[in-house]
Amino acid sequence: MNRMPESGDGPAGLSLPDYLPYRLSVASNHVSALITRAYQDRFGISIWEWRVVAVLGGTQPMTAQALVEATAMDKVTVSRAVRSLVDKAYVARKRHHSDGRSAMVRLTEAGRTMYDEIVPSALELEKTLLEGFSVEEIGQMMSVLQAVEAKALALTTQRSGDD
Amino acid sequence: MNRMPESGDGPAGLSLPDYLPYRLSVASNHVSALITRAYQDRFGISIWEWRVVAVLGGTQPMTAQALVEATAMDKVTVSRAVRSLVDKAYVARKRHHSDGRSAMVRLTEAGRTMYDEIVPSALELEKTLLEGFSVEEIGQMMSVLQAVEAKALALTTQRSGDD
DNA sequence: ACAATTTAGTTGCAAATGATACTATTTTCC
DNA sequence: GGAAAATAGTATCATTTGCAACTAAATTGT
Repeated sequence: MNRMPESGDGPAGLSLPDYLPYRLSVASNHVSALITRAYQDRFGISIWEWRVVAVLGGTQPMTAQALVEATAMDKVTVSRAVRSLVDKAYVARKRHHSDGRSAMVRLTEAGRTMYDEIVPSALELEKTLLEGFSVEEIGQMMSVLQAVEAKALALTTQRSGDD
Repeated sequence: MNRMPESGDGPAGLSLPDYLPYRLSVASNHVSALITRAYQDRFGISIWEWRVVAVLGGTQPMTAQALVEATAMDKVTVSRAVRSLVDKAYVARKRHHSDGRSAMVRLTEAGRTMYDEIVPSALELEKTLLEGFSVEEIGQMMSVLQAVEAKALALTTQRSGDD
């Protein structure tokens, strides 16, 4: 009877800690938890609301649809985030001049102020997380990340494209 | 009235696509979605059940507590995953010989067979995702990932350790 | 030895999330 | 010009997730 970790036969050799999807998931969860708490505590917004604000901070009036594309969130999530931000008076909606279905979303004064406050700390946080690595290493890691993401997406849509 | 993306003043300059937490979250979600679907379709297990199986495949009888540590899942999630796997007859529980509170969890025959089937495809999938990058690049990325994860965790527990 | 605390694991409940259905417009194309 | 299809956004419902409370067993301290 063999009780050793790897019993010789079989495929064996999948070390969870070294398995990319695992590492990715755990890292993402920890980072998200950290951010969620930081933004929740200081500004009372969720990570999704933050994403919407972050995009609007850069490109002013935008439709919800454009936000969907810019944030990689689905339209239901964007809808909820925008509504919540409107309730908190951080953003305002205005009818689209030519398309009655959609509305233009923009930051209010308060929203812009919040954005201006939150951005430096967001960048600070990112810097802290990446402390100790060179710009090249970071750049490299980002591009691997992006490639993995793109490949995963392609594989997913490929398979689901059967219908 | 200035309608340009960056209006000169203010902090400006947070590009969501280049922001690590964002990239990480999106990448993780896409990869998880892909994996979830693959394992669900082929073996009828969730990603959490898969993690438990992956660990048990390497280190045989284990308590739920040990699984919590090995999988980075919380105890409720582990409990649910194990129960579900027991229902599907992939794992079995046996009373711990000396501690009446905990049980030893191990793969059944069917569980081991499943593991042996799933591991190659899991590795294959990982390889596909990382296609085009060198071993060095991948190793580098994994270590950045791990460092970020550790730092995020440290920051989180630091703040919550106030109680 | 036994009361008080800690630990393992489960259960139950509330909030978050995601898929689908739905309403209101707008576009397409005959 | 108007019926059919598409699109923007919201609402509804089922599932997932996470927290806190709980049970049972073990450990600690006196």
